[in-house]
Amino acid sequence: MQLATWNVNSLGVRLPQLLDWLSTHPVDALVLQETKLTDDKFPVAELQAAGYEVAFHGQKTYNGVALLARAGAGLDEVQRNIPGFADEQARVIAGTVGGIRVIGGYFPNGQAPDSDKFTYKMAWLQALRDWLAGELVRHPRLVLMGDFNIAPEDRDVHDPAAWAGQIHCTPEERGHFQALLSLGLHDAFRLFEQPPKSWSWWDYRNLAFRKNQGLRIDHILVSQALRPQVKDCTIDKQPRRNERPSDHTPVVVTLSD
DNA sequence: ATGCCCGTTTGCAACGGA
Repeated sequence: MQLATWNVNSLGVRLPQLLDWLSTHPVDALVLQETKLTDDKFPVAELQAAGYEVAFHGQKTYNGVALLARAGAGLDEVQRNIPGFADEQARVIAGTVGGIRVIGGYFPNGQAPDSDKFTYKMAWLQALRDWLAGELVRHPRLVLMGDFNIAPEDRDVHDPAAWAGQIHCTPEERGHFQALLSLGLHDAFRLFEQPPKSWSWWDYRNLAFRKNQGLRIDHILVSQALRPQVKDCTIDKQPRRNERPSDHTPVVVTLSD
């Protein structure tokens, strides 16, 4: 079984690339972030034709998330956003696929550590953690994945000195990431030996991809119960080489049956 | 030092992103 996450930075623009990717990577479940589509514009027919059931939670211009499940795998108990956390922004979609609770998140960016958006990010992260604690009891087989907008450690940053204390790298954000791990989740990517300078995002500017100057901010966390089944976790850089690419690229985890 | 790019907006410059 394979699960994946991809911040597509506008599904309207990236749908052909997504369909192309799915044709060569027929994952069982995929969560998308930054679809930037209201629900009436979601490409249901195109994705069904590609063999996927879809659930989505979108809004105009910003944010927007989706959960795709391969036909036959099942897509049940769909939840949009964090229960009990009033939020104008569409950032979470969850569903049960093939007996696994799949939670897709587009974590707030936070903009700058002294901004109102950072305060919102902290509140959002706390609400996510509180909700997940219960979800893990209800669904021991659980995967949390998405664009976390947090680089967990300095080795996840191309230039740690330049990024020290900056957004994505503050102690507060990293503390929240560690708190998620403390719930009994594991960073699937770090369960395996990985090449140094592995990133999931590269700035559009400054030839950052060509120079491999990026951040690892897209993550897949697996619950304790699933950990023995995790066989591999990789970042697929190939879509970042597309024409008109997203600035993020997919992360894929493989579980044994 | 600053912006560099990209997607979006009842748009044609400004914003949010990371």
